[in-house]
Amino acid sequence: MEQTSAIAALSALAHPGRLEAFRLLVRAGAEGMAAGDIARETGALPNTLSSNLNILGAAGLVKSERRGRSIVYFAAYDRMGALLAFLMEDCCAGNAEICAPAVEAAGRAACAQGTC
Amino acid sequence: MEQTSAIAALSALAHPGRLEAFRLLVRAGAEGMAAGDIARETGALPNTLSSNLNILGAAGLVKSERRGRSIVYFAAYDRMGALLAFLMEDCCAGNAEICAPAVEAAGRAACAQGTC
DNA sequence: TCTATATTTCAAGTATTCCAGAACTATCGA
DNA sequence: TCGATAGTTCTGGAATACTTGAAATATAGA
Repeated sequence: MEQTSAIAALSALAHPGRLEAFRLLVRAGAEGMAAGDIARETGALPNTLSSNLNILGAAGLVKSERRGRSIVYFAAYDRMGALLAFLMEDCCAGNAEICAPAVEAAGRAACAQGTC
Repeated sequence: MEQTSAIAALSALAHPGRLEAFRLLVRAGAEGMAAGDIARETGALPNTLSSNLNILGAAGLVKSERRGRSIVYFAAYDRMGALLAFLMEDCCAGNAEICAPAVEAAGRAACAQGTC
């Protein structure tokens, strides 16, 4: 991932409503979540949410698919993984101590879901 | 790390000049880097850089210390580690596949510096 | 076809960010 | 003390982001 994409992803996530929506989508997993459900869950107005989902989409962090009347959104795992990798490569390059807590967190998360 | 601090850190990094400055500081390690050197290296005007370093500082990502006429800046490893941990915990919670590339990147970085 | 539902797009106003110039502060050395 | 060096703070204007109301689009079902 190049700097430009990383910055787009970082600034997409640097917003309370968008970060919350993205988190919901990550937790929703492969089933995704309809725009309306996200709006209900986060308390955002539908048009505000729509524009924020658009920004997340432009940054490559979410994908979407129409299903009947709803449009279902999904977190783009590959892109989020790439962003994290960018930050780790970039920032851990000289200093393993930055990575350590992150790797531990990843380990804990893996344990929480039983894959460790 | 709570959402508010994470968002401050994310938006501090979501800027080409600031991301570049922060990278320099991470690579500079414990010796840090004087503001003027950062400005020279990145081509930023001193006042612009100063305000950007201020933003990074407010987000907790850099610290500083006067040394003679210079002010030397350091990357705050603990904070960057906490940010990465926040993103990993948050986003890997349901999905190990997001973490995998990041952990690999951490591994590669560790190898690159000979600590693996 | 008509109506209701789900969501997006458009437009406009406010707020915030970003940058560059100018002025200010702190430190060092002569 | 004076001048030079290193950075910061202040200021204003341009650009960008954010939110909301209103209108438009797409789909499903009667």
